[in-house]
Amino acid sequence: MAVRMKDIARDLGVSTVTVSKAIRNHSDISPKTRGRVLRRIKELNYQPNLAARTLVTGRTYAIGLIVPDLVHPFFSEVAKALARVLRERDYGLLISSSEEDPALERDEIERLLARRVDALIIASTQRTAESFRRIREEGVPYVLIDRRFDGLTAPFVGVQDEEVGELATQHLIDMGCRRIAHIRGPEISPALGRMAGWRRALSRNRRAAPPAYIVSSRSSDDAGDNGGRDAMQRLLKLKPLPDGVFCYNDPIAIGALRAVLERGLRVPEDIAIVGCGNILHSAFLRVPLTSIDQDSAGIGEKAAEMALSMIETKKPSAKPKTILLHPTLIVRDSTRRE
Amino acid sequence: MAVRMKDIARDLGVSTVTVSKAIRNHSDISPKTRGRVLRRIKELNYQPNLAARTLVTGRTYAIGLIVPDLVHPFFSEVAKALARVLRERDYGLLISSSEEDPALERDEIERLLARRVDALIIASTQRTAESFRRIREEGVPYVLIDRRFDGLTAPFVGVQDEEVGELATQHLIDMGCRRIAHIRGPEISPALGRMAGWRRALSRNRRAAPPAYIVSSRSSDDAGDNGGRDAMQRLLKLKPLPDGVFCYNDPIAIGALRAVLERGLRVPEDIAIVGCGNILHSAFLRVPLTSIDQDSAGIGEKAAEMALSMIETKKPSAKPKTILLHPTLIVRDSTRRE
DNA sequence: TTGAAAGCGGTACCAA
DNA sequence: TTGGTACCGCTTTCAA
Repeated sequence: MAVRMKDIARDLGVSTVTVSKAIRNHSDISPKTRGRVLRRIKELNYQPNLAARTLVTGRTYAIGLIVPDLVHPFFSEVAKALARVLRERDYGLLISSSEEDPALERDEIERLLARRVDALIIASTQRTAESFRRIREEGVPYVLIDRRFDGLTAPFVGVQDEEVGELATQHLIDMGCRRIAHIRGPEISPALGRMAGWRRALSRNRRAAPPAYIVSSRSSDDAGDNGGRDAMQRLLKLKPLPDGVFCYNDPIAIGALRAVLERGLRVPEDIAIVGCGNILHSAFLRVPLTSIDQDSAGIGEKAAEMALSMIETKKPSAKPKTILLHPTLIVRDSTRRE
Repeated sequence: MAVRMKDIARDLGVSTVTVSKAIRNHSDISPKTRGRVLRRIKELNYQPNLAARTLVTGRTYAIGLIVPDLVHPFFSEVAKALARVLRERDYGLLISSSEEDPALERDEIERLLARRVDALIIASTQRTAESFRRIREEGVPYVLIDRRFDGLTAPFVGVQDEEVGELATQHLIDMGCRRIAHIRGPEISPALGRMAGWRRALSRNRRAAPPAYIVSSRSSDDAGDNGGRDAMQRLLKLKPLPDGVFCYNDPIAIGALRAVLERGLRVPEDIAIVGCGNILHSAFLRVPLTSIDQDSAGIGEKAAEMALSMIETKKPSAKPKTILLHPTLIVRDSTRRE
């Protein structure tokens, strides 16, 4: 059916070993022989059989990616950047979506391990670090992205979460806000980090961070705008009213925005709002939203590079590296005061 | 390193052949033997080596997906649905993004063919049907989605494009619009179909479809809102002004919306607007946008099923099937007149 | 610099 | 119902 090494070897009157070495630039082969081999390969459009190679070398030249939700722009941007880097290095990318379900995520990990991927990259929805033990057991390199876990020293690529909160809060302060509230997210590392950053920016500026100024949004996913609206309505009952709000993410910020407008207040004049994620294009919104960009492409690139280097060096997790990228403030109308 | 069939066989005092057959539910094996084999497999958490199996059977149990842009919600929803179906059938999904670049797309096709995927699913950015010849040459089943080509009878899953245009236009007519314009997309099948639907709905209602009422948006991708704004500004120079506009997609519709509001006109009272794609949540927008839903999840599912059935039946493209799903109108404020 | 032989971990065929 | 044997296409080892 397809062309095999054997065919090339026969055509050229050499052995398959010679062909194999020529393909992989083995120093054994004379330039002349290599040239003949490569030419014939081109002519026949020969493609080595990966399965056969995998069987011998144990490497699949494929990396697995597991994300909570492929439709979320953050994760699809990560996936896109990842795919780009892997393409350059001739690796394949197997993607699966855990649908924010920890059990399904464990399933997918097993599946990808069964496929013998060379490395795994995971944006985990787990509550505990348990499932990563399995991966380590199999000796497969893995990189966590976006969310990390207490007590698990694993290779990680993400953004400086505290800096996110500081950047947003400092910006509100710079815009003249005096009472800055926070609508926080769930009990996962990015949410906790951002909240800590909010607190730090306030204390550095000798501002109060009263407990009443922190409210939780009951949902932070796609339906987060409802959660954000509820949360903002609770903030709107406080006296004195906050005049600036840092929201855990953009959907929540949108909900908050809606609540403020419904109450007859103005954004940003009465209350300024900052989101996070930078996922919503300004032209689409009633009030274009100031947000914090998390450099999702950068996260994808770094994660890919880290995974590849772990594969190459074969050093499992001697000293797990952590890469934290810096977030960027994107100023739009929701905070722009003269 | 990992457990092999040989280990199971030795433990149980049977041959590897027996184990192999037991795993695959071959009718040869006695229930008792099968039971013993399966139990031992559980105990050792044995996972068959896919590469070895692939080498013999020629099947990789992986399907390749190529999309123009993974970040576009339409394609990520397709990918998500695809992944779900394939997971149930124990297939892997290799994803790559062609970045809307025909040359890159051809590259990716070669890559995935070299990986010997069992089938390919492609939302193509090609101008011609040339590259599909290569796939057919390799005897690999493939399914096109979203965009198709004149003169190429290939398996296809998409939406009834004409129906999209008709649904949108009929809705505008039902809302009392009398002069309905269209902002069209590029020279690809969905854009042409939607335009044809617009024309058909008008003619069925004995309305005029003057050429001046069709304008092109210079971009239809993520930056489509600028293109939509430009196009709408051109429509706003016409006399009489249109009082309804069907836009090729949602980003264009958003741009059109902006142009109308900037001109001091009201939506939907002065001009009603319909988009397509249903990608923008209503709560985010200045005026929530009426749109046509394309059932992206359905497209993903059907494409997966079609690819799987082509793999199973081994019938290449005897009679290429075409599946056209029905679009759905989602009414929101941008057209809601009393 | 080249190649013969062994083997990676399974499956297919056919005989027992 | 079970299993011996050949073989899938490639890489590795070691001898020539």
